[in-house]
Amino acid sequence: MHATILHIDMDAFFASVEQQVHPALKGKPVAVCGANTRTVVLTASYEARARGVSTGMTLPEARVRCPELRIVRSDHDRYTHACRRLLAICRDYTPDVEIFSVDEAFLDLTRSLFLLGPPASIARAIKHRIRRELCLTASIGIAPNKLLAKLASGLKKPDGLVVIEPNDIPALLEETPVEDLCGIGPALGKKLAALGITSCGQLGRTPLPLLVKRFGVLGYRMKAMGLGQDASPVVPLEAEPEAKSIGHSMTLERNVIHRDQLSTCLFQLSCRVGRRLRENGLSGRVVTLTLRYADFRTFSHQTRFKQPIDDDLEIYRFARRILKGIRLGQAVRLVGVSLSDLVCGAGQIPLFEKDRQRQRLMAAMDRVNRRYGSGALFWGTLLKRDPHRDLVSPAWRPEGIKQYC
DNA sequence: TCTGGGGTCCTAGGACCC
DNA sequence: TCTGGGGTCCTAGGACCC
Repeated sequence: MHATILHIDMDAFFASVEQQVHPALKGKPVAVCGANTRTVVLTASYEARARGVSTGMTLPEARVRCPELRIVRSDHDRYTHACRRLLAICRDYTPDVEIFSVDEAFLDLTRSLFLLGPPASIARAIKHRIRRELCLTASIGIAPNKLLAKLASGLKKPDGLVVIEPNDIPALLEETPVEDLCGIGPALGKKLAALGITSCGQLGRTPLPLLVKRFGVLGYRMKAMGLGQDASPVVPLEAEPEAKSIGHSMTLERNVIHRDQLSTCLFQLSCRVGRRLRENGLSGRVVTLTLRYADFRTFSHQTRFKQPIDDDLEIYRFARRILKGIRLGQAVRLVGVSLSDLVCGAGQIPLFEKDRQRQRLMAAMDRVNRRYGSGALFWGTLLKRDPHRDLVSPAWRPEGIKQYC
């Protein structure tokens, strides 16, 4: 017996949520963007897509394509709230629910079928509830594995329902471009095209040794993908592995030439990272600083230390030390700070009373921010910061989604 | 007023040790 | 007085996802 996997993909999620909250936007071309002036389109409503607006487009370009475009700032809380409600609906059908991103979920129905009936009727029931309870539409794909379920949900957007039966698989793959598969992006698509491989059918027939020679271990996975095979399990939230890294980055309002101009920004990023570490009871042993130049070349430098840290000022100190060692080649447009090699538990207990005091202070600040909202309390140094900064939270994937469940 | 921000995994090269 | 090879760790970069 094969598995039955269902994939839910919310239609134009951010834009649809905004249209639902602001009825005046219904039926209008809407683009949801970040708060920064250098933002891009995060999600376009179907009305906007029909006029050529798409994800990743800059605002000026989107406006040229669609002068009547309504631009809305993304509202992180709204989307994570909707995501939590979606999760609750899914869990009425199976405990095996994987939140793949803020607007996508996999359900393993294999064990639920004998209770709930045929998969297509389960899918219709879920769509009905999403429409009734969230006033949103979703596209659903059902297939014997995650790879094909995700492919299926994308075949009839919006508001679609596609079931791939095992017998349909070969014919479907024959006409599916390789880049439609989750895992094959533009770069791999181009490399495959250079080998004369453009459809999944062709990929499935390509000899394994050739793929392994060209792509290494990825070749095994690609061969399986071409055959429509995928053994990866649906991983429920409670079984999700611990995070490997926690980081933040920001594109500056204007490019910066001098190192010193990056300090405030670096400190702010360090504080956000530190706070999330402490919220999750983690500390880390590697600090990575990422810079992106005006010409979009991006590079990173990291430093490792013996004792894990979770302290804003220590993270900042290490990040600054890395920055100090870099000779800036040109103006910088993006800065990022991230901590990895994470371990459970707080950082070390400081040796000096002054540092212990700071630790207590930070714990108190965390409590205030938890109670009154992020940004309620921050280090005085950040008073100089750009006032817009704390408003920026256009995260694709809701940070710390686990905390909501 | 060109090009966001959050992650994961894999690879390749060099250092270092035995 | 020419030169080995395996294993592991570290670092940087690139590909992918949303």
